[in-house]
Amino acid sequence: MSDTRPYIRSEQRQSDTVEAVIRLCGERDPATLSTAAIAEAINLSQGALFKHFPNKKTLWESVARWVAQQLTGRIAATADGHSSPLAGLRAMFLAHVDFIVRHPGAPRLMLGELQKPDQSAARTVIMNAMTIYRGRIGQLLETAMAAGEVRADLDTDAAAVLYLGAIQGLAVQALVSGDMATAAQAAPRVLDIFLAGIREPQS
Amino acid sequence: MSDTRPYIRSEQRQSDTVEAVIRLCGERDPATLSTAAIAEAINLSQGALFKHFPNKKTLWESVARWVAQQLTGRIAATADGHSSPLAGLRAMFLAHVDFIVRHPGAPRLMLGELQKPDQSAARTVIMNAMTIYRGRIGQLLETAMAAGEVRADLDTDAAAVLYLGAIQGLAVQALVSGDMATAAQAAPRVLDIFLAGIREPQS
DNA sequence: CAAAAGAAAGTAATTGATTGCTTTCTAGTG
DNA sequence: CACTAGAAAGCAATCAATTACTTTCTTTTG
Repeated sequence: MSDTRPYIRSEQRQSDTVEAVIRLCGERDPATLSTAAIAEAINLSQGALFKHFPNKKTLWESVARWVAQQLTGRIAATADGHSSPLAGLRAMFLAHVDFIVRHPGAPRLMLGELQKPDQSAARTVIMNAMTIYRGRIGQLLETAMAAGEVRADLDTDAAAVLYLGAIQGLAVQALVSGDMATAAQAAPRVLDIFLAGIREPQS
Repeated sequence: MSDTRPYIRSEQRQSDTVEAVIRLCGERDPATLSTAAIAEAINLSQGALFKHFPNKKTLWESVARWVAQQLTGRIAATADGHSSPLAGLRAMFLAHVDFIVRHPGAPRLMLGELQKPDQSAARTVIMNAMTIYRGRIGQLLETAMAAGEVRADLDTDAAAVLYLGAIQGLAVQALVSGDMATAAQAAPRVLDIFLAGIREPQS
């Protein structure tokens, strides 16, 4: 059979591993993911995995870095190029939910990492990404306030918490039901309530 | 020393264990909690723990049951006896956050359990509690709508998701910063934005 | 009402399974 | 030929659970 395809470049193996871990996190508890299970997912022996990662902690760090980059990169960038800051905030919200729907393992991975109280590398990566992401939200809210799109007396910090909470609420809700489709369908409706909470109540 | 207190009733040991696990979950990852660590926390040998619990899974089920009871019992009850349904919703929110602040292990435990995709007993207990709790929120929103306290066109299901998300957002935020005090301080401010999002926008 | 009997609660040691990681050796690749 | 990628086996550590046995509390009975 030609399906035996050994001797794949280490770089490729690394990205394949990250992709596999994200996928596996969508199916089972990240905390119970063994190196054997990860290796099996990419058709590799358990020991050979350590030819591409010095240890498991570094592997997780790579995975965390991928998630962090999606968050602070592609997703945060969807806020750009809109007619108004609030429209950007809306687009970013929906892009974030869309990302979660297509990668259910991502939020599970993040929640799992945040459980660890020690200052592991992967946890730091996730935390930094969240800080940057939060900053982006706050920035959008501030400019929206300056543009008169939101209440002048709005507590932007609290609004950022609620914004993130809305996404986390949808993610957890999907985690409970095991159904991602309903979360995606509920997303714009939840977003509308949030926007109603921060908008100028005039007219 | 008289601190040696052997031969304690199994009932007492069980409740002591549940209490200890909740406390330990506030300090470390629930997934890494070994039976040895739990036993040590209540001054017991690892093997003796199985005199009071048939296995670890049942132990977790007991802990989950305690959290579920707090949620659907004491916390949900704080909504009663208020001048208006919205005032009840507000009180319940703050009581919930207060509970999380005093028991940081509770949300971590719940998030940890929800990670497990298999239908474990502990997971079912948590899921049922959340369903009941969600129902209580929906009920309060409906009566508030009937009383004209919230918009008549409000999507109550989406509002319930956002309500829970707000709490989860605060919990995760506290998990990241490691500081519960700031979450408690931010709670009423987040709540105000949520309430602004569902309230009748008149006057 | 004491003493024997038994149930309940405890310890220390051990079990088998699983974990992350290392070692040894083999086989393809540039 | 040197180097990288891989399999296969083995390593020490850790885990939940069980074992064999001891100690304390409770209950029955002569």
